[in-house]
Amino acid sequence: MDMGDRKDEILALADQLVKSVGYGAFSYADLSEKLGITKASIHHHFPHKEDLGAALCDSYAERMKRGFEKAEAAPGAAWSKLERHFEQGSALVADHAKNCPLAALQAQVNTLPEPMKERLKRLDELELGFFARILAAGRDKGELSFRGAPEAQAALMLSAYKGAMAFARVHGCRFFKDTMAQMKAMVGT
Amino acid sequence: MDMGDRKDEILALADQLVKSVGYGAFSYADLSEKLGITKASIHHHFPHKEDLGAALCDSYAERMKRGFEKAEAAPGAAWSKLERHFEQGSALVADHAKNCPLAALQAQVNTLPEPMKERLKRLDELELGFFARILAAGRDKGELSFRGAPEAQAALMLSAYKGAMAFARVHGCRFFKDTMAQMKAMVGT
DNA sequence: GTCTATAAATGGATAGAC
DNA sequence: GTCTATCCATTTATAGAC
Repeated sequence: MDMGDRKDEILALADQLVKSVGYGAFSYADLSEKLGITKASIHHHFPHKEDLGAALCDSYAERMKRGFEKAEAAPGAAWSKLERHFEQGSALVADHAKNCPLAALQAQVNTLPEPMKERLKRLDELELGFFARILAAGRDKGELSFRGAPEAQAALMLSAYKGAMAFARVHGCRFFKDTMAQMKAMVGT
Repeated sequence: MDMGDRKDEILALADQLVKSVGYGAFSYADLSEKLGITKASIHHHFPHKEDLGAALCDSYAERMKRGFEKAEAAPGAAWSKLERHFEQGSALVADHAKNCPLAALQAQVNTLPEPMKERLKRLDELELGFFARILAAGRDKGELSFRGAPEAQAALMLSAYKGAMAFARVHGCRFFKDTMAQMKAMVGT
């Protein structure tokens, strides 16, 4: 029943807002109202918005590392691991047309402070590496079929995944499901 | 030596800014400085920012319709038509990490005024329809190979295309070229 | 750690002269 | 069609009391 650190509460809300409207479009006033504390209090925890953004990226990094380690250690077919990843996207779009936070940051990369750009690049690399490893192992076991390097296939599949989410925010969940089904047919399972 | 309509000048600059930072992140002050006229003058042409955004969408619609008609009427293989489309993305990323304007608007859809959301949806449909028709014709002629409905394949390929651009803004042009090469291998040409 | 109060800058927008 | 001048709300941020 612990409400957790204030800092974590702020980060959790910022996470929701990034997924909903992106980094540039939420303010300390938004956080203040929804948390029931003043803007000044939030500045106490994160003096500059950039500090909040960087901390948020760091929290994404930790969460992703844990999630990927767990997924790779677990038993199960390669495709089912990728599918579990894709289900997160499905849930985001279904939840008031939210977006993948990394995709949201990519879209605003030209307005992001430098420390966030660097972090974003590493976050993308984490996700791309995870996919490449799953794909390589899946092809080795004959579970998946694709041409070229696993890294290239990872880039293609993640690009399609994020792109499909972006479309689905405008055109509805159905778009995401149909497009991911088409991707599944492509990878040959 | 005609400087063209002021209105068109404003729209052309707004287009550049949307591709660079998105709709929410540029201001009348940005336009004012770069055009050398005051904010009030811009408000004369577009009273509300929303009017400017909607007019910009309308200009996209016209440009796209003309481009698609021309591409479909022209001779040449299906893949080469798609490839010409993809080259626009390549040029955007190479030009200071610009983004596809439709993708930029998709990313900010939850902050867009309603008239822009509706227009965005129709713009996406224009592009999806174009791709679906090219793909259907290409498969009929045996130039392209894919499973399922042309509409589903169009959604997949455009999702991958837009997603690859978004990644490339962070990771460099190379990412885009490699990912599109992987897509070409996938569609079997 | 949270508050009140406030500052300085910016963003969208309008009135009215030229 | 463009300008000056101005308005009001918002955003980021700080100082200092409790």
